Amino acid sequence: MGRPPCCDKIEVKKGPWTPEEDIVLVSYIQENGPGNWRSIPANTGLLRCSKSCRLRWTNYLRPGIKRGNFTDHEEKMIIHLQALLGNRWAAIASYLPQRTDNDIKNYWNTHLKKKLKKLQTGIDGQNQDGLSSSNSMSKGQWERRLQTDIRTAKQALCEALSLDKASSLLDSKDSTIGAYNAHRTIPHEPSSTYASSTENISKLLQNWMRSKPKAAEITKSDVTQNSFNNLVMTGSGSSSSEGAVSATTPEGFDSLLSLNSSISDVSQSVSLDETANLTPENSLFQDESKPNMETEVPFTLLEKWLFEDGATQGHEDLIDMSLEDSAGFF
DNA sequence: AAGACACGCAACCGCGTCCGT
DNA sequence: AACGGACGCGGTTGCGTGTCT
Repeated sequence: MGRPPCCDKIEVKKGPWTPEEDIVLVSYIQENGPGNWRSIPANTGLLRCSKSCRLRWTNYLRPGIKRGNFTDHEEKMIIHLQALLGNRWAAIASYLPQRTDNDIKNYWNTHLKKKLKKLQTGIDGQNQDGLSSSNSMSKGQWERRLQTDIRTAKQALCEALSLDKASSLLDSKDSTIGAYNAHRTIPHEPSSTYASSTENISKLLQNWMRSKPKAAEITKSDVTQNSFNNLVMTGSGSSSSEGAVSATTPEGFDSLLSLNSSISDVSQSVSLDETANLTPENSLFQDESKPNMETEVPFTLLEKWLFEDGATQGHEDLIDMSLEDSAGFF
């Protein structure tokens, strides 16, 4: 009856992942593709639960993850989407494909919640000071702030649409290398602590690979250094000598991790199709890790659905707000 | 300088749903 | 159809790091 057990829960390692484990996991997924998480611990010798492998991959190792600070636009998108969707982080993350649901959840819990609370208490304080004696006034102010947020988000969405079209033209010429190189020319955003942790891992990997040039030997599987390098080359294509240079160096891994940071800096907005089409490999990974139902929906329809959904699910504040001058939004 | 405290990120846990047998 | 494991998701926690006293 049913499937065999997921993994032997005896001797399952917990806690932070080591660079060695990361390499083993990445190499295996590069060779076998994501999914079938149950088989990973058995086939790689990793003493990790399949859940842990999936989590590590989707939240940290998967290509296309943007590291670093959230932009104002992303922040507004999250606030907007959270108001409409609630704490459905996976759904929200599907609109910010370069961010993981875990990242968004953390950002909400650590930053945005406080920010909104502060904003709310600030308004309340003003009420107490008599600056706004009636609830309707405070609500009006609150609404106005939200309207501004939504208007900004709407504007960014429109920009994203136009960018998307532009990038489609670009992609049509060279759907992989061209788009990749075009994005690569844009300088990175200032590194944050989050990004620096990625760099630290990269450095760790670098040191590790120097001390243990034959990474494959430490694993029980047939994981090879070449396979790791091939993964690093993802997006550059096997014929790209430039990619090959970076791939043979540990910096290549860094570029893998930071690749999408560059990409997102260009678009500054959600452009799902663009992201999904960056490379066939990335597309594969995106398909695997996130439901792509939303990615196939044009944003105009998306927004319509969002507001209709919000209206039917009783986000009253937002509805009131959007009703006030929703015509102006769209 | 050092201890206390606050913060933020990565990872774990538990639950609901999906799906294979 | 029923059972039970895999998977995905949201909530929570642990720990490293930065800041304050």
